[in-house]
Amino acid sequence: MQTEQQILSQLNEHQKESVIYCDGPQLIIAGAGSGKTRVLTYKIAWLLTHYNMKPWNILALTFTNKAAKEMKERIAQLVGQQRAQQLQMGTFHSIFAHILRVEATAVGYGSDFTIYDETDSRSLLKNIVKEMGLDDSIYKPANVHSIISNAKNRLLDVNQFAVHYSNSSNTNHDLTDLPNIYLTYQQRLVQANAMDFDDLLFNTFLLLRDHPDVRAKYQQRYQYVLVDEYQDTNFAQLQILQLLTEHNPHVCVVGDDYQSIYAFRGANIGNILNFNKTFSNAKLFKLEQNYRSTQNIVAAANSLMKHNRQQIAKNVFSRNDEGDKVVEWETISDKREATVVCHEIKRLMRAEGLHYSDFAILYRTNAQSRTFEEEMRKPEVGLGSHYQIYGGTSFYQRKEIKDVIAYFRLVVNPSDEEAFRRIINYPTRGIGNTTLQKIVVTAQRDNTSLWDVINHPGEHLLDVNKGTMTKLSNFTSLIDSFIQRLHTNNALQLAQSIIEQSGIKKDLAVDSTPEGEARRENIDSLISGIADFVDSQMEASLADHALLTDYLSTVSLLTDADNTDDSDDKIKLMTIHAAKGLEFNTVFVVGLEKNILPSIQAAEGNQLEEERRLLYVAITRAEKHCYLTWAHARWRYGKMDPFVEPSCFLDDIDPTFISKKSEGGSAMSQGRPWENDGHSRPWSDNFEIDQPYTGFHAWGDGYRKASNRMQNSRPVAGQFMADMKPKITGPHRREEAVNPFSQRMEEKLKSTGRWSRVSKAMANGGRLATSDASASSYSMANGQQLKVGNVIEHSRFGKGTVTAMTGTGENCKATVEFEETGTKQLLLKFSHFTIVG
DNA sequence: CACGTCACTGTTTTT
DNA sequence: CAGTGACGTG
Repeated sequence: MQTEQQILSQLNEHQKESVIYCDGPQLIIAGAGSGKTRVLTYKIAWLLTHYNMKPWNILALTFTNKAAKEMKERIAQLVGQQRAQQLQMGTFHSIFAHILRVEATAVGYGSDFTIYDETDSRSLLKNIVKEMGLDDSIYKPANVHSIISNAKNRLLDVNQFAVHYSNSSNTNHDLTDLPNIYLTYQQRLVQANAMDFDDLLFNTFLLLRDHPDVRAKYQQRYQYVLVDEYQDTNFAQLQILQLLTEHNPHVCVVGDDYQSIYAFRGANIGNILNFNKTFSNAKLFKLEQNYRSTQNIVAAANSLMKHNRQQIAKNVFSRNDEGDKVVEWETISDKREATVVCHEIKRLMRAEGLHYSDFAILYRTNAQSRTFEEEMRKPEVGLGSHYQIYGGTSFYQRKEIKDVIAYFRLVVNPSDEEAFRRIINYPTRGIGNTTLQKIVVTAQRDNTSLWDVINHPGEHLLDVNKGTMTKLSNFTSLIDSFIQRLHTNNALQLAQSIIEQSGIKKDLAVDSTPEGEARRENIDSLISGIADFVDSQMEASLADHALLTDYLSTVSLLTDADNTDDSDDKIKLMTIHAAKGLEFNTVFVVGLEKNILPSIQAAEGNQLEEERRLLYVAITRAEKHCYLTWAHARWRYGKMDPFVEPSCFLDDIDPTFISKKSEGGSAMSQGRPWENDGHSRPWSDNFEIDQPYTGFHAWGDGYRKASNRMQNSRPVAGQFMADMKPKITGPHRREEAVNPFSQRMEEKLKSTGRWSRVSKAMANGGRLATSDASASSYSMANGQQLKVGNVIEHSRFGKGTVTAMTGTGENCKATVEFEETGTKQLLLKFSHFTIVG
């Protein structure tokens, strides 16, 4: 807990002004590394302490769950756990989903609506296109969805879209049926009691616009509204923000137009550029001092941005050391690029005593991670257990996980069409495509859900033979038996029953391949995740309130990024998008090539400017060292492209701040190196080679074979880290070393057998054994040795003294008086704590 | 209806 | 290359 004066003393003048000003709409332009998160968290602390606001009256909207979680933790350090916990803080999507569950009937939904993810939306669209007799190679589901998504982000309903679409001069006339598809898509969503991501915004807008009583309620609740990453908001989000604050001047938005990298998803940079017009009497604040990076890095990044037209004038500067120049490194091939990067990492570790976690490799597309993964896993490189890939195939995208979740979805919301389709014949139960089509046709004729048809086949005159009918009725009674238990069993019990009784467990058990093993472990990880969810719900509310419904509504909006932990000492590999908000001692931005960065899709105009901002974000993640690498030859789409050109952005950066390196030295500039005879080692004088020279057939047969070998030995599930903690960002990185939260998190990781199991299985995709020396586990059984009088440190409630113990075994409960948060009952089976006295 | 084989196609970023 | 869909066979 800190006093007002302590809070203010940790801020510079501009930060302080931004924190203290609470008299009206406020836009804070916060340059990279300028302490944006610090200002937001301190401002919220200020509202709580100086103005005595109730935490539940403060709404703070972020772009990612991760950012919300991190901010909550940092606020907790300032004002205590309890108040931080009660803040209304989360992503637009999660906060609005929550509101919509409460107000569901007002927008024509049931409160157990499913949230369709991208895959569900595309799959539904694909079905619709087929049903309408259209060609899905013209109406590509992904493309159609992005058009509909854009329309929804601009709050165009079907009718408005149709008008808009027919009037639009640049209409692609091949796609005249788009309005019809949108119409059907929307009808089917409603029929399935499902919303897609965009509906969460659209329906919230409609709810607030059309229901004055509801609007008044939330206007009253949210007395101060703060928005992070404002440059990434879209039209719909702005409209909602305006509705929520129409009578309320207490709006604070923070952003950086330089870091707007989500226009492709509808983000409107105009929101930040026009803030002062949208909100009258708005006041502008600028944070321009970068505390993160060296002067050279900041200057290089600034010089790049001079080439963008659309921007708010600003002068980002650093008073840190001048530092090294940004290194531009030209390599012969993508494989060599990976080699160079790994070498450089090892060299810097030796030279400067850096840790693995000081490094990040950032790329434009997820596919680029592969070359680096393969390089690091070579025995002679020896980095196989020291890296961690973010993103890629998310845990929740894995087939086996989606299958299980589909069961959950159907049980919670039987109308869910996509879930139904996914599991009606998984595990195989003899209900094939023919039967499914009959069900679909019947459902459409009778204007009802697929579930309703098989649940009441007689009423709907479903025409299938007797054997099939038996199979269907077995399926419905199975699902029904789960539905019966929905409100009596907790999420964990029900989930386990579903996995067993559905036959999923058995189906996976017979698979003795390593892939099957990995799938089983993924399922175990999911179960562990549910156990942990139940645990946190029980601790938080002490009610029997951890139902499958609750789990599902949380999990639908989770992404793998929300569960990744940076506290491990690992080299981080991720897309530039995923790196936003993070910082690293040393950053390698790789693949700086034409058609990669900038992407082939974004060759000109606004899109090119966005790509340039993307590079800006990447460079400004670096504190001390920044490398920009590119390769002359790249293996892509199963083919070698030997004529790669460097990115045009490399020429945009002022050469004063760059030092150029090239693998081939002068040989490179004299001609294409692959035109050499293949027996020289043109790059050898630049650094030592620690692998056998393979010559230029590197992109001939040998290359391909090597690549296949790697492919076969790759972990099936890829890499995924469970429940990890975001890195604390902010100007003063040093505070991280003593950040109590990091320590607490580590304790948490070590304190439960469950955690190490989860993180290990997920991190390794079930197969790849990494070095995991730290996991000294403290199992829950030990927790039962707890005695009255013990002092414990709880992962959420802090320090407290045990005053009573009840129950035995599974049901062993402790009554604990926490210093900060009062008396709680802990079910030991589920609690995370360590005994400290 | 299940399963295996084969050809095709598409690859940006993500709440 | 990898994931998907079409098609043929058991």
